[in-house]
Amino acid sequence: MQQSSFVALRDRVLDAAEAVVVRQGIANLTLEAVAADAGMSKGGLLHHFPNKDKLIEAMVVRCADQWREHMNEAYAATPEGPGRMARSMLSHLKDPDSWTEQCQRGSCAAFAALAQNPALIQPMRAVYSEIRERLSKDGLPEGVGETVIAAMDGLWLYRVLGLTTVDKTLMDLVRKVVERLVCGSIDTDDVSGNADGRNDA
Amino acid sequence: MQQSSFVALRDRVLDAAEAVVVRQGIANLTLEAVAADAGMSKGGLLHHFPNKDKLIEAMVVRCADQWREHMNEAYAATPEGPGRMARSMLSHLKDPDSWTEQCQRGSCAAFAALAQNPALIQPMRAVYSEIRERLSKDGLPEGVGETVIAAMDGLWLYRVLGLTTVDKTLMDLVRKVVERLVCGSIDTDDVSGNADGRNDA
DNA sequence: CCCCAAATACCGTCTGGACGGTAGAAACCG
DNA sequence: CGGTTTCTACCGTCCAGACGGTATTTGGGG
Repeated sequence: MQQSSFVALRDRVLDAAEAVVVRQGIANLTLEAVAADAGMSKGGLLHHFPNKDKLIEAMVVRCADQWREHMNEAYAATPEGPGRMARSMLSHLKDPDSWTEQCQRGSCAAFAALAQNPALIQPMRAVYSEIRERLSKDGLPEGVGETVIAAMDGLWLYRVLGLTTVDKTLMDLVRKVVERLVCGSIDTDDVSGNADGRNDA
Repeated sequence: MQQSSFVALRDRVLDAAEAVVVRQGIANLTLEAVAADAGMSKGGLLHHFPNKDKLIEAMVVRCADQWREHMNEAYAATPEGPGRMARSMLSHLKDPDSWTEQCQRGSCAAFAALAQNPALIQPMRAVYSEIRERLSKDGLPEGVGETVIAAMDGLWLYRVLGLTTVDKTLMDLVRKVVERLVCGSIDTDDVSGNADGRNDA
Protein backbone atom coordinates (compact mmCIF):
# COMPACT_ATOMS: atom_id res chain seq x y z
CA MET A 1 0.00 0.00 0.00
CA GLN A 2 2.90 2.31 0.66
CA GLN A 3 3.64 2.95 -3.01
CA SER A 4 0.08 2.78 -4.26
CA SER A 5 1.28 4.38 -7.48
CA PHE A 6 4.84 4.66 -8.61
CA VAL A 7 5.51 8.35 -8.74
CA ALA A 8 2.45 9.34 -6.78
CA LEU A 9 4.17 9.43 -3.42
CA ARG A 10 5.95 12.68 -4.13
CA ASP A 11 2.74 14.22 -5.35
CA ARG A 12 0.89 12.90 -2.36
CA VAL A 13 3.31 14.68 -0.06
CA LEU A 14 3.13 17.91 -2.05
CA ASP A 15 -0.66 17.74 -2.06
CA ALA A 16 -0.52 17.31 1.69
CA ALA A 17 1.69 20.37 2.04
CA GLU A 18 -0.72 22.46 0.02
CA ALA A 19 -3.64 21.15 2.01
CA VAL A 20 -1.95 22.13 5.25
CA VAL A 21 -1.34 25.66 4.00
CA VAL A 22 -4.92 26.02 2.81
CA ARG A 23 -6.45 24.69 6.00
CA GLN A 24 -4.05 25.98 8.66
CA GLY A 25 -2.07 28.79 7.08
CA ILE A 26 1.62 29.21 6.29
CA ALA A 27 2.58 29.47 9.92
CA ASN A 28 1.48 25.90 10.50
CA LEU A 29 3.28 24.42 7.53
CA THR A 30 5.49 22.14 9.63
CA LEU A 31 7.10 18.88 8.68
CA GLU A 32 4.97 17.08 11.23
CA ALA A 33 1.75 18.53 9.86
CA VAL A 34 2.66 17.64 6.29
CA ALA A 35 3.66 14.13 7.28
CA ALA A 36 0.44 13.62 9.20
CA ASP A 37 -1.66 14.83 6.28
CA ALA A 38 0.27 12.59 3.89
CA GLY A 39 -0.28 9.63 6.18
CA MET A 40 3.31 9.05 7.23
CA SER A 41 5.67 9.95 10.02
CA LYS A 42 8.06 12.87 10.05
CA GLY A 43 11.00 10.51 9.67
CA GLY A 44 9.41 8.96 6.62
CA LEU A 45 8.80 12.36 5.11
CA LEU A 46 12.39 13.38 5.67
CA HIS A 47 13.50 10.26 3.86
CA HIS A 48 12.02 11.67 0.65
CA PHE A 49 12.74 15.35 1.22
CA PRO A 50 16.00 15.79 3.11
CA ASN A 51 14.92 19.11 4.56
CA LYS A 52 12.14 21.67 4.52
CA ASP A 53 13.79 23.79 1.84
CA LYS A 54 13.78 20.87 -0.57
CA LEU A 55 10.13 20.20 0.17
CA ILE A 56 9.09 23.75 -0.58
CA GLU A 57 11.35 23.88 -3.60
CA ALA A 58 9.48 20.85 -4.94
CA MET A 59 6.16 22.61 -4.31
CA VAL A 60 7.30 25.64 -6.28
CA VAL A 61 8.73 23.60 -9.13
CA ARG A 62 5.62 21.52 -9.49
CA CYS A 63 3.46 24.60 -9.45
CA ALA A 64 5.62 26.34 -12.03
CA ASP A 65 5.54 23.30 -14.30
CA GLN A 66 1.77 23.02 -14.09
CA TRP A 67 1.44 26.68 -14.80
CA ARG A 68 3.61 26.47 -17.87
CA GLU A 69 1.70 23.46 -19.11
CA HIS A 70 -1.64 25.13 -18.55
CA MET A 71 -0.36 28.17 -20.41
CA ASN A 72 0.85 26.20 -23.41
CA GLU A 73 -2.41 24.32 -23.67
CA ALA A 74 -4.41 27.52 -23.66
CA TYR A 75 -2.09 29.05 -26.23
CA ALA A 76 -2.47 26.10 -28.56
CA ALA A 77 -6.23 26.39 -28.30
CA THR A 78 -6.28 30.09 -29.11
CA PRO A 79 -6.77 31.36 -32.68
CA GLU A 80 -3.71 32.79 -34.35
CA GLY A 81 -3.23 36.48 -34.89
CA PRO A 82 -1.98 39.50 -32.96
CA GLY A 83 -2.42 39.27 -29.20
CA ARG A 84 -2.67 35.50 -29.28
CA MET A 85 -0.70 35.14 -26.08
CA ALA A 86 -2.71 37.83 -24.30
CA ARG A 87 -5.96 36.30 -25.49
CA SER A 88 -4.91 32.84 -24.37
CA MET A 89 -4.09 34.09 -20.90
CA LEU A 90 -7.41 35.87 -20.64
CA SER A 91 -9.15 32.64 -21.49
CA HIS A 92 -8.10 31.31 -18.09
CA LEU A 93 -10.53 33.71 -16.51
CA LYS A 94 -13.41 32.00 -18.26
CA ASP A 95 -13.16 28.99 -15.99
CA PRO A 96 -13.41 30.28 -12.42
CA ASP A 97 -13.00 26.85 -10.85
CA SER A 98 -9.81 25.99 -12.68
CA TRP A 99 -8.49 29.49 -12.13
CA THR A 100 -9.25 29.38 -8.43
CA GLU A 101 -7.46 26.07 -8.10
CA GLN A 102 -4.40 27.41 -9.87
CA CYS A 103 -4.54 30.44 -7.62
CA GLN A 104 -4.52 28.30 -4.55
CA ARG A 105 -1.68 26.13 -5.78
CA GLY A 106 0.38 29.15 -6.71
CA SER A 107 -0.24 31.00 -3.50
CA CYS A 108 0.60 28.03 -1.32
CA ALA A 109 3.91 27.55 -3.06
CA ALA A 110 4.77 31.22 -3.34
CA PHE A 111 4.01 32.06 0.26
CA ALA A 112 5.68 28.99 1.59
CA ALA A 113 8.78 29.95 -0.35
CA LEU A 114 8.53 33.54 0.79
CA ALA A 115 8.33 32.52 4.41
CA GLN A 116 10.98 29.83 4.28
CA ASN A 117 13.53 31.25 1.88
CA PRO A 118 12.68 33.88 -0.73
CA ALA A 119 15.27 32.46 -3.11
CA LEU A 120 13.12 29.36 -3.54
CA ILE A 121 10.66 31.37 -5.61
CA GLN A 122 13.08 31.37 -8.52
CA PRO A 123 11.25 28.78 -10.69
CA MET A 124 8.19 31.03 -10.65
CA ARG A 125 10.29 33.97 -11.69
CA ALA A 126 11.45 31.90 -14.62
CA VAL A 127 7.88 31.19 -15.72
CA TYR A 128 7.13 34.87 -15.48
CA SER A 129 10.08 35.74 -17.65
CA GLU A 130 8.77 33.38 -20.29
CA ILE A 131 5.31 34.89 -20.14
CA ARG A 132 6.59 38.41 -20.46
CA GLU A 133 8.94 37.39 -23.23
CA ARG A 134 6.09 35.90 -25.21
CA LEU A 135 3.82 38.85 -24.51
CA SER A 136 6.46 41.21 -25.82
CA LYS A 137 6.41 39.39 -29.16
CA ASP A 138 2.65 39.23 -29.26
CA GLY A 139 2.09 41.84 -31.91
CA LEU A 140 0.46 44.25 -29.48
CA PRO A 141 1.42 47.85 -28.78
CA GLU A 142 3.92 48.32 -25.99
CA GLY A 143 2.43 48.02 -22.54
CA VAL A 144 -0.77 46.24 -23.46
CA GLY A 145 0.56 42.77 -22.73
CA GLU A 146 2.02 43.96 -19.45
CA THR A 147 -1.31 45.49 -18.52
CA VAL A 148 -3.23 42.34 -19.35
CA ILE A 149 -1.19 40.14 -17.11
CA ALA A 150 -0.95 42.75 -14.39
CA ALA A 151 -4.73 42.95 -14.23
CA MET A 152 -5.01 39.19 -14.03
CA ASP A 153 -2.49 39.01 -11.26
CA GLY A 154 -4.28 41.76 -9.42
CA LEU A 155 -7.27 39.45 -9.25
CA TRP A 156 -4.95 36.73 -8.08
CA LEU A 157 -3.74 38.96 -5.27
CA TYR A 158 -7.28 39.74 -4.15
CA ARG A 159 -8.16 36.11 -3.94
CA VAL A 160 -5.00 35.15 -2.18
CA LEU A 161 -5.06 37.88 0.44
CA GLY A 162 -8.82 37.80 0.68
CA LEU A 163 -8.86 41.55 0.04
CA THR A 164 -12.15 41.20 -1.74
CA THR A 165 -14.25 38.35 -3.00
CA VAL A 166 -13.34 37.30 -6.52
CA ASP A 167 -16.38 35.68 -8.09
CA LYS A 168 -17.37 34.96 -11.65
CA THR A 169 -19.03 38.35 -11.92
CA LEU A 170 -15.86 40.27 -11.15
CA MET A 171 -13.76 37.99 -13.31
CA ASP A 172 -16.08 38.45 -16.27
CA LEU A 173 -16.18 42.20 -15.81
CA VAL A 174 -12.43 42.54 -15.84
CA ARG A 175 -11.97 39.99 -18.59
CA LYS A 176 -14.31 41.77 -20.94
CA VAL A 177 -12.75 45.14 -20.37
CA VAL A 178 -9.27 43.77 -20.93
CA GLU A 179 -10.38 41.80 -23.98
CA ARG A 180 -11.73 45.02 -25.39
CA LEU A 181 -8.42 46.66 -24.65
CA VAL A 182 -6.56 43.95 -26.50
CA CYS A 183 -8.86 43.94 -29.50
CA GLY A 184 -8.93 47.71 -29.63
CA SER A 185 -5.15 47.73 -29.63
CA ILE A 186 -5.09 45.47 -32.63
CA ASP A 187 -7.36 47.72 -34.68
CA THR A 188 -5.84 51.06 -33.72
CA ASP A 189 -2.26 50.61 -32.60
CA ASP A 190 -1.57 54.26 -31.99
CA VAL A 191 -0.63 53.53 -28.39
CA SER A 192 2.87 52.55 -29.37
CA GLY A 193 3.03 55.66 -31.50
CA ASN A 194 2.16 57.57 -28.36
CA ALA A 195 4.99 55.94 -26.38
CA ASP A 196 6.81 59.25 -26.13
CA GLY A 197 3.75 61.38 -25.58
CA ARG A 198 4.06 62.44 -21.99
CA ASN A 199 0.82 63.79 -20.70
CA ASP A 200 1.93 63.84 -17.07
CA ALA A 201 0.39 66.58 -14.99
CA MET B 1 15.72 60.27 25.97
CA GLN B 2 13.44 57.28 26.09
CA GLN B 3 10.38 59.20 24.94
CA SER B 4 12.15 61.52 22.48
CA SER B 5 8.77 62.40 21.04
CA PHE B 6 5.44 61.85 22.61
CA VAL B 7 3.67 59.44 20.31
CA ALA B 8 6.75 58.46 18.36
CA LEU B 9 7.52 55.39 20.39
CA ARG B 10 4.74 53.35 18.87
CA ASP B 11 5.82 54.40 15.41
CA ARG B 12 9.41 53.62 16.22
CA VAL B 13 8.46 50.07 17.11
CA LEU B 14 6.32 49.65 14.01
CA ASP B 15 9.10 51.03 11.85
CA ALA B 16 11.42 48.52 13.45
CA ALA B 17 9.04 45.69 12.68
CA GLU B 18 8.86 46.72 9.04
CA ALA B 19 12.62 47.03 8.86
CA VAL B 20 13.05 43.53 10.23
CA VAL B 21 10.68 42.10 7.63
CA VAL B 22 12.41 43.97 4.82
CA ARG B 23 15.89 42.95 5.88
CA GLN B 24 15.35 39.46 7.25
CA GLY B 25 12.03 38.25 5.88
CA ILE B 26 8.76 37.34 7.56
CA ALA B 27 10.17 34.19 9.08
CA ASN B 28 12.51 36.28 11.22
CA LEU B 29 9.91 38.71 12.46
CA THR B 30 10.34 37.81 16.12
CA LEU B 31 9.66 39.93 19.14
CA GLU B 32 13.34 39.90 20.00
CA ALA B 33 14.36 41.10 16.55
CA VAL B 34 11.82 43.91 16.63
CA ALA B 35 12.86 44.92 20.10
CA ALA B 36 16.53 44.94 19.13
CA ASP B 37 15.86 47.07 16.07
CA ALA B 38 13.75 49.47 18.10
CA GLY B 39 16.52 49.74 20.70
CA MET B 40 14.72 48.12 23.59
CA SER B 41 14.41 44.75 25.25
CA LYS B 42 11.78 42.18 24.53
CA GLY B 43 10.29 42.83 27.93
CA GLY B 44 10.02 46.50 27.13
CA LEU B 45 8.42 45.76 23.80
CA LEU B 46 5.85 43.53 25.42
CA HIS B 47 5.07 46.32 27.81
CA HIS B 48 3.68 48.37 24.90
CA PHE B 49 2.23 45.56 22.79
CA PRO B 50 0.83 42.83 25.01
CA ASN B 51 1.42 40.14 22.39
CA LYS B 52 2.57 39.58 18.85
CA ASP B 53 -0.94 39.71 17.42
CA LYS B 54 -1.44 43.20 18.77
CA LEU B 55 1.87 44.32 17.30
CA ILE B 56 0.99 43.08 13.85
CA GLU B 57 -2.51 44.43 14.14
CA ALA B 58 -0.98 47.85 14.79
CA MET B 59 1.21 47.47 11.71
CA VAL B 60 -1.81 46.70 9.55
CA VAL B 61 -3.90 49.50 10.98
CA ARG B 62 -1.18 52.08 10.50
CA CYS B 63 -0.63 50.92 6.97
CA ALA B 64 -4.33 51.02 6.16
CA ASP B 65 -4.64 54.53 7.60
CA GLN B 66 -1.69 55.81 5.60
CA TRP B 67 -3.08 54.26 2.50
CA ARG B 68 -6.46 55.88 2.98
CA GLU B 69 -4.83 59.22 3.62
CA HIS B 70 -2.64 58.94 0.56
CA MET B 71 -5.68 58.03 -1.47
CA ASN B 72 -7.71 60.98 -0.28
CA GLU B 73 -4.88 63.41 -0.96
CA ALA B 74 -4.49 62.13 -4.49
CA TYR B 75 -8.23 62.33 -5.03
CA ALA B 76 -8.37 65.91 -3.87
CA ALA B 77 -5.57 66.80 -6.27
CA THR B 78 -7.26 65.20 -9.26
CA PRO B 79 -9.48 67.21 -11.65
CA GLU B 80 -13.18 66.56 -11.41
CA GLY B 81 -15.08 64.57 -13.98
CA PRO B 82 -15.82 60.96 -14.80
CA GLY B 83 -13.17 58.51 -13.69
CA ARG B 84 -11.78 60.90 -11.10
CA MET B 85 -11.14 58.11 -8.61
CA ALA B 86 -9.51 55.89 -11.22
CA ARG B 87 -7.36 58.75 -12.43
CA SER B 88 -6.30 59.66 -8.92
CA MET B 89 -5.21 56.10 -8.23
CA LEU B 90 -3.24 55.97 -11.43
CA SER B 91 -1.42 59.11 -10.41
CA HIS B 92 0.31 57.07 -7.71
CA LEU B 93 2.23 55.29 -10.41
CA LYS B 94 3.83 58.54 -11.46
CA ASP B 95 6.02 58.61 -8.38
CA PRO B 96 7.94 55.31 -8.33
CA ASP B 97 9.71 56.08 -5.07
CA SER B 98 6.58 56.87 -3.13
CA TRP B 99 4.80 53.94 -4.71
CA THR B 100 7.63 51.56 -3.88
CA GLU B 101 7.63 52.71 -0.29
CA GLN B 102 3.90 52.16 0.01
CA CYS B 103 4.36 48.75 -1.56
CA GLN B 104 6.90 47.80 1.01
CA ARG B 105 4.81 49.03 3.89
CA GLY B 106 1.78 47.22 2.65
CA SER B 107 3.56 43.99 1.97
CA CYS B 108 5.24 43.92 5.36
CA ALA B 109 1.96 44.36 7.14
CA ALA B 110 -0.03 42.06 4.89
CA PHE B 111 2.42 39.20 4.98
CA ALA B 112 3.05 39.53 8.67
CA ALA B 113 -0.70 39.30 9.20
CA LEU B 114 -1.01 36.40 6.79
CA ALA B 115 1.68 34.47 8.61
CA GLN B 116 0.56 35.30 12.12
CA ASN B 117 -3.20 35.33 11.85
CA PRO B 118 -5.03 35.93 8.56
CA ALA B 119 -7.89 37.61 10.38
CA LEU B 120 -5.58 40.51 11.20
CA ILE B 121 -5.72 41.66 7.60
CA GLN B 122 -9.24 42.96 8.13
CA PRO B 123 -8.37 46.70 8.20
CA MET B 124 -6.88 46.35 4.74
CA ARG B 125 -9.99 44.64 3.52
CA ALA B 126 -11.93 47.62 4.78
CA VAL B 127 -9.79 50.04 2.79
CA TYR B 128 -10.32 47.93 -0.27
CA SER B 129 -14.04 47.99 0.18
CA GLU B 130 -13.92 51.78 0.25
CA ILE B 131 -11.84 51.93 -2.89
CA ARG B 132 -14.12 49.61 -4.80
CA GLU B 133 -17.14 51.47 -3.51
CA ARG B 134 -15.78 54.76 -4.79
CA LEU B 135 -14.71 53.24 -8.08
CA SER B 136 -18.18 51.88 -8.65
CA LYS B 137 -19.56 55.43 -8.43
CA ASP B 138 -16.85 56.88 -10.60
CA GLY B 139 -18.91 57.44 -13.72
CA LEU B 140 -17.07 54.79 -15.69
CA PRO B 141 -18.52 51.79 -17.51
CA GLU B 142 -18.82 48.65 -15.47
CA GLY B 143 -15.55 46.82 -15.01
CA VAL B 144 -13.20 49.63 -15.92
CA GLY B 145 -12.57 50.73 -12.37
CA GLU B 146 -12.04 47.13 -11.29
CA THR B 147 -9.58 46.66 -14.10
CA VAL B 148 -7.64 49.77 -13.24
CA ILE B 149 -7.04 48.79 -9.67
CA ALA B 150 -6.43 45.14 -10.55
CA ALA B 151 -3.67 46.16 -12.95
CA MET B 152 -2.09 48.36 -10.29
CA ASP B 153 -2.19 45.60 -7.76
CA GLY B 154 -0.69 43.21 -10.24
CA LEU B 155 2.36 45.48 -10.30
CA TRP B 156 2.29 45.45 -6.54
CA LEU B 157 2.36 41.69 -6.54
CA TYR B 158 5.34 41.58 -8.89
CA ARG B 159 7.32 43.87 -6.70
CA VAL B 160 6.41 42.11 -3.52
CA LEU B 161 7.11 38.58 -4.73
CA GLY B 162 10.01 39.70 -6.86
CA LEU B 163 8.38 37.96 -9.83
CA THR B 164 9.80 40.58 -12.11
CA THR B 165 11.52 43.91 -11.71
CA VAL B 166 9.10 46.79 -11.51
CA ASP B 167 10.90 49.92 -12.66
CA LYS B 168 9.70 53.28 -13.88
CA THR B 169 9.63 51.99 -17.46
CA LEU B 170 7.17 49.24 -16.69
CA MET B 171 5.10 51.47 -14.45
CA ASP B 172 4.85 54.12 -17.16
CA LEU B 173 3.93 51.56 -19.80
CA VAL B 174 1.10 50.13 -17.78
CA ARG B 175 -0.05 53.51 -16.54
CA LYS B 176 -0.36 54.96 -20.00
CA VAL B 177 -2.28 52.00 -21.36
CA VAL B 178 -4.67 52.08 -18.43
CA GLU B 179 -5.05 55.84 -18.66
CA ARG B 180 -5.98 55.41 -22.27
CA LEU B 181 -8.48 52.77 -21.23
CA VAL B 182 -10.06 55.13 -18.72
CA CYS B 183 -10.20 58.09 -21.07
CA GLY B 184 -11.50 55.95 -23.90
CA SER B 185 -14.22 54.66 -21.65
CA ILE B 186 -15.34 58.19 -20.93
CA ASP B 187 -15.71 59.05 -24.60
CA THR B 188 -17.31 55.82 -25.78
CA ASP B 189 -19.03 54.01 -22.98
CA ASP B 190 -20.31 51.10 -25.04
CA VAL B 191 -18.53 48.60 -22.85
CA SER B 192 -21.38 48.43 -20.40
CA GLY B 193 -23.75 48.10 -23.31
CA ASN B 194 -21.74 45.11 -24.42
CA ALA B 195 -22.09 43.41 -21.06
CA ASP B 196 -24.08 40.57 -22.57
CA GLY B 197 -22.12 40.22 -25.76
CA ARG B 198 -20.43 36.87 -25.40
CA ASN B 199 -17.66 36.44 -27.89
CA ASP B 200 -16.16 33.42 -26.18
CA ALA B 201 -14.32 31.03 -28.47
C1' DC C 1 10.91 73.21 48.06
C1' DC C 2 11.36 68.51 49.84
C1' DC C 3 10.05 63.86 50.77
C1' DC C 4 7.68 59.95 50.03
C1' DA C 5 4.62 57.00 47.56
C1' DA C 6 2.34 55.49 43.60
C1' DA C 7 2.49 54.92 38.79
C1' DT C 8 4.87 54.18 34.63
C1' DA C 9 8.49 52.48 31.58
C1' DC C 10 11.69 49.20 30.96
C1' DC C 11 14.93 45.29 31.69
C1' DG C 12 16.90 40.34 32.30
C1' DT C 13 15.71 35.81 33.18
C1' DC C 14 13.06 31.82 32.89
C1' DT C 15 9.97 28.32 31.01
C1' DG C 16 7.11 25.58 28.39
C1' DG C 17 6.40 24.21 24.01
C1' DA C 18 7.17 23.70 19.10
C1' DC C 19 10.07 22.77 15.32
C1' DG C 20 13.83 21.09 12.22
C1' DG C 21 16.73 17.64 11.85
C1' DT C 22 19.40 13.15 13.38
C1' DA C 23 20.02 8.26 14.69
C1' DG C 24 19.02 3.91 15.09
C1' DA C 25 15.53 0.31 15.29
C1' DA C 26 11.84 -2.09 12.79
C1' DA C 27 9.15 -3.70 8.97
C1' DC C 28 8.85 -4.91 4.37
C1' DC C 29 10.80 -6.51 0.07
C1' DG C 30 13.11 -9.58 -3.04
C1' DC D 1 20.28 -11.75 4.00
C1' DG D 2 20.84 -7.04 1.95
C1' DG D 3 18.62 -3.05 0.64
C1' DT D 4 14.98 0.13 1.01
C1' DT D 5 11.54 2.43 3.31
C1' DT D 6 9.30 3.84 7.41
C1' DC D 7 8.99 4.34 12.27
C1' DT D 8 10.04 5.93 17.13
C1' DA D 9 12.93 8.40 20.11
C1' DC D 10 15.63 12.07 20.83
C1' DC D 11 18.60 16.48 20.57
C1' DG D 12 19.55 21.38 20.07
C1' DT D 13 17.52 25.58 19.05
C1' DC D 14 14.36 29.12 18.95
C1' DC D 15 10.54 31.72 20.31
C1' DA D 16 6.33 33.76 22.70
C1' DG D 17 5.12 35.10 26.70
C1' DA D 18 5.32 35.40 32.00
C1' DC D 19 7.51 37.19 35.96
C1' DG D 20 10.04 39.76 39.28
C1' DG D 21 12.78 43.41 39.76
C1' DT D 22 14.73 48.28 38.70
C1' DA D 23 14.97 53.04 37.18
C1' DT D 24 12.47 57.10 36.18
C1' DT D 25 8.63 60.06 36.46
C1' DT D 26 4.58 61.99 38.61
C1' DG D 27 1.93 63.89 42.17
C1' DG D 28 0.54 65.15 46.67
C1' DG D 29 1.32 66.60 51.58
C1' DG D 30 4.00 69.17 54.62
